[in-house]
Amino acid sequence: MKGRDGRADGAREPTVPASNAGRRPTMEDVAARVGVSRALVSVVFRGAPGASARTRERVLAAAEEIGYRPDLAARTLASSRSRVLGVMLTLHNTFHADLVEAMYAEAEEVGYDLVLSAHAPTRHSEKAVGALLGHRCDALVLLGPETGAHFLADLVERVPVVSVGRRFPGTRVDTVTTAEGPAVRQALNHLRDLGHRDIAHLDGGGGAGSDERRRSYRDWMRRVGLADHVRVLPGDHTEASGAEAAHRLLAGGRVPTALFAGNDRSAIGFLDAITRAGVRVPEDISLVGYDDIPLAGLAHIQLTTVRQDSAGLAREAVRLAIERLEKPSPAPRSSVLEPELVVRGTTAAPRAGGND
Amino acid sequence: MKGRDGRADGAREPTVPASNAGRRPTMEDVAARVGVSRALVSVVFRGAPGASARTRERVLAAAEEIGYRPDLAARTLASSRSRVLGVMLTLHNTFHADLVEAMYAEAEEVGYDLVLSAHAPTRHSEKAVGALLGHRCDALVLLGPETGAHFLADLVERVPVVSVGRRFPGTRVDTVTTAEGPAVRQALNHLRDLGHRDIAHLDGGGGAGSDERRRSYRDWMRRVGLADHVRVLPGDHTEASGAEAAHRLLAGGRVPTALFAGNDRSAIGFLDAITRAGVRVPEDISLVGYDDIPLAGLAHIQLTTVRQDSAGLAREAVRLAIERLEKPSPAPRSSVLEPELVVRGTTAAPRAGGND
DNA sequence: GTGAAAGCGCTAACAG
DNA sequence: CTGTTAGCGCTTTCAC
Repeated sequence: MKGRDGRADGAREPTVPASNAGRRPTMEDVAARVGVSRALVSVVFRGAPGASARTRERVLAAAEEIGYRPDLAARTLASSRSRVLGVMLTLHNTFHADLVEAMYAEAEEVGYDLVLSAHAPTRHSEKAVGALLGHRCDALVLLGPETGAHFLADLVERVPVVSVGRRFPGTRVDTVTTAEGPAVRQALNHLRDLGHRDIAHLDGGGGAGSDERRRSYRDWMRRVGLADHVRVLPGDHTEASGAEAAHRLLAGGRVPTALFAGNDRSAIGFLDAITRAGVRVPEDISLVGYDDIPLAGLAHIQLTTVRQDSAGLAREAVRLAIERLEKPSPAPRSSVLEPELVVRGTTAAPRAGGND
Repeated sequence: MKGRDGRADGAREPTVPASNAGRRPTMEDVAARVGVSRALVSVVFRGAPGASARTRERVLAAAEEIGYRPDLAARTLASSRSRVLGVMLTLHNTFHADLVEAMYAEAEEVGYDLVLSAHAPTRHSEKAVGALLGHRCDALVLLGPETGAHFLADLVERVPVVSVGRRFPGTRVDTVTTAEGPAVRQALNHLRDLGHRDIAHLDGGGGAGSDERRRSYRDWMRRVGLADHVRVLPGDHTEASGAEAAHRLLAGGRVPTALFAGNDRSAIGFLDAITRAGVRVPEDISLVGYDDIPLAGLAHIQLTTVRQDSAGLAREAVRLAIERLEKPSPAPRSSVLEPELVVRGTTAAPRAGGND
């Protein structure tokens, strides 16, 4: 009575009668149990009008009892709309984790489900997107996509696409981004207010938003008369690149009094490496990140950073996707959210004798 | 000619003839293009025998041209098997990210696809699992599930379930874990070999593997005659709990010469907090983590840790799931993988005058 | 509120 | 290798 499921010990599993074991309950089963038609059950589960409150209750209760869940595959096949949003993300990016969590809440509110597909070094975006397409998602939300504009331009002909964090001018891709210009300016103004002039930028390479951040940095430096202090250190959006930049900076001799990093991951890599090399932050060098990932707020990291409104980005991404589904508009839309500088412990007045 | 899709500018989109815009290509379309039957196309896409190599090529080529992908919903509905594995993970856990990446590769090899569903503070495991069920996954792989054994016992009656990192004795859930006992002993032996006696353990709370690690720590301490040094600091598997533990330790006055943390996240939180408080690692205190997450190997974190074989865990998880699908065996199986101590920079001989 | 009927895109089994 | 025939579980439409 241990290997196979004993009929006798039914006390523990009211939801799965042994007789049904193996077969997934269908709408038919629910209908039979309540004594109504299958069509009515369908109405109830779609939330469509045409069933009394009492019927709804009874149907839902019966479904619960026998452990029925609507079969997405069947529903999708029949309705041509799956009510599923496909999300492509980078698993190692905890900012994406924040975004997705918020999107779950947002999507649920409008009756949508999310399916996640990861982009990774061993799994190209094309493959991740392909999987989403196979699942017949109604629309795609791509987080910081690093695909070519060409690929996206083709993709968006087949399914609504919204890109978070990266713009694709010239395509019909909807985008939701943080206002990069203001974000960068807030960070740099903060440093200048503290007295910094020798401010370097740790580049984000091919990462989402990098181009805009780099450009905004250069513009700002020129505008405030610090053109000769412009220094862009090569990097990308990983911790390793931050640590490497610290090394190179130390080896090169000329250390700026402040560094504006392309994102929090690289900032944290930099912070760690430079600290262990004996350079104090913020006493010897100030550091500003970008994103405000969970790690940044840790009691003793306390990274000053530009916070992206992840909840807002998530909300807008879902909203844009759904809206385009409901009433397709020809022109691409974009939603831009305001950033917020979060001043914590990695920024302070420049050290005496900085390279001014 | 900019809003709606101009028929004329077809040069850029050979894959999506304007005439078909909006409609997703079907098997029928592919068949018609090649001049074969729909059934043959099906054979080709299932990799079933019955089509010549040349036909396969032509079919695949035609599919590529018109941008055809098999519709998972339809396939699932028709075949009762979806060839999709559902994976529940915690998005903020980068160890899970490693696991999932490896699982993608593993699953692809055996012709399976993965669908991801996240467990998060605002999204209970039950909901995450429910979504997976709705997608009709053939089997479920749960990463470090924190669900009740009761829930899982019910779940496994409906679908094959494999749990990674946590055992569920008494249920039919298959499990794949790291050999916790040996792992803990390797870490502690290393510390003892360095000369440590005052070794504390930062607990993992409700996290996967915590019970075994705590127990193994206690056992080992007793066995080597350090019973009176046993100290378990409360915590969980987050960075914040590590930082908090550092605070309490400092406030408490009696700082051990070494700390064995429940996982890397808490170890890194601890490392950061204690370092900034002026305590040097490893000169003043040695630190060992658990998992070997990507951050641990960062040039300047260099956390000594017990490496879990993420690729191996992933491989076994997929293998167990698939095997149970092919030939259901009544008894639950479990696969235990060997850990590997990775000695990096956070461990050294104890400071002079440690609380011996 | 009900029941019947058609069909979503595919698989599976079979006779040719 | 081809073509046919049934469904898979649901939505949708329509008359009742």
